[in-house]
Amino acid sequence: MTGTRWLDDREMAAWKAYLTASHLLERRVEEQLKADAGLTHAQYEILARLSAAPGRRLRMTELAHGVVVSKSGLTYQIDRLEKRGLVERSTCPSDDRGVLAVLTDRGAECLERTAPGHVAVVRELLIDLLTPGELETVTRVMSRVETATRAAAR
Amino acid sequence: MTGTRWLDDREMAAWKAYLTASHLLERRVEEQLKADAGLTHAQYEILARLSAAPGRRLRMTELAHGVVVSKSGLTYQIDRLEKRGLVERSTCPSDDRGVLAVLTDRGAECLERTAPGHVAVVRELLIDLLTPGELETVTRVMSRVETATRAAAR
DNA sequence: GTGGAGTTGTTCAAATTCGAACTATGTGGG
DNA sequence: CCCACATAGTTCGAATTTGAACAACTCCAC
Repeated sequence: MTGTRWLDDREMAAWKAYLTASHLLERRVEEQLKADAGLTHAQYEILARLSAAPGRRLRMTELAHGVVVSKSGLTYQIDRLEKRGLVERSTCPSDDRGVLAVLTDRGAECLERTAPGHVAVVRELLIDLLTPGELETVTRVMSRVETATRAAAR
Repeated sequence: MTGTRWLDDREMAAWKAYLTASHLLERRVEEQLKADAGLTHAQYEILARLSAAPGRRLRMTELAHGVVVSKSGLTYQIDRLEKRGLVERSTCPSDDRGVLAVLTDRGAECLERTAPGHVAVVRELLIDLLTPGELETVTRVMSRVETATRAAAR
């Protein structure tokens, strides 16, 4: 409590640049997905994760963890996606409490249709701006942040 | 439309790590500010920007631009902060349409009280995890992202 | 000056998010 | 077997965010 270690100029510049850019990027991605496919970024991530999962299905909790959204937030989004026929709910064979979110064929098609535009934006506004070395640094740094944040959340 | 340049493994790893970590970090920052001061991260950023501005005041539009929030979003947050006495609205002398958001003494005190805990989290979950070189890379990269995103938003 | 185009900030409805409370189910110790 | 405790998802209310529509004002060209 004696003294706070404030951010020096370099640190402050890094934090500010990170904050501003991450918000702008998120806004732009959200905007593109909404315009092109009527999807939230969260919804897109859900479809993408399911698509990559074995059997195109994942437990709700696991999915929420992966997408980084609250349990109730995931329930809400799965409701939306189910109403649009992009996802189905299925009971979990090994645990009666559990629910499996399953990607439907329509969901897979929607993802296929939407992915190119999404990837283009991600490239244009992030990936293609980085040298291979910078890309590697970003991966390393952000993995460290993930670890630290998950540890702090216990 | 012929072919999409998909993300290769390295690129995908970078994007995934970035996405996950940035969401987790945002969540944690939000949580800390809410618990310690009853503030949103957006609200904290507003107070911080005003505090650093000459005369502790900024035009609404300028502030919205800096904090990366929509005009209506800023109106809402300034309403909240005004009700708590942390910010005041003042007419702009040079432009009758304009509104100046002004940090009050109470607002400054609130910021002073809140800043140490906030900085601690930012350090713990980001800044202190980076080497000086990584810090510099993050700043450089994210500045580039900001430029690209703002350019794309015209 | 005057008209039209652009800016500024607010209002409004809709969508999304979260945490807390709740229901139902699994699990381990006695 | 049974109870206490932990886990899985949902429901609910509150807060926040956005874009579109709107009213008021500035500014420039004529």
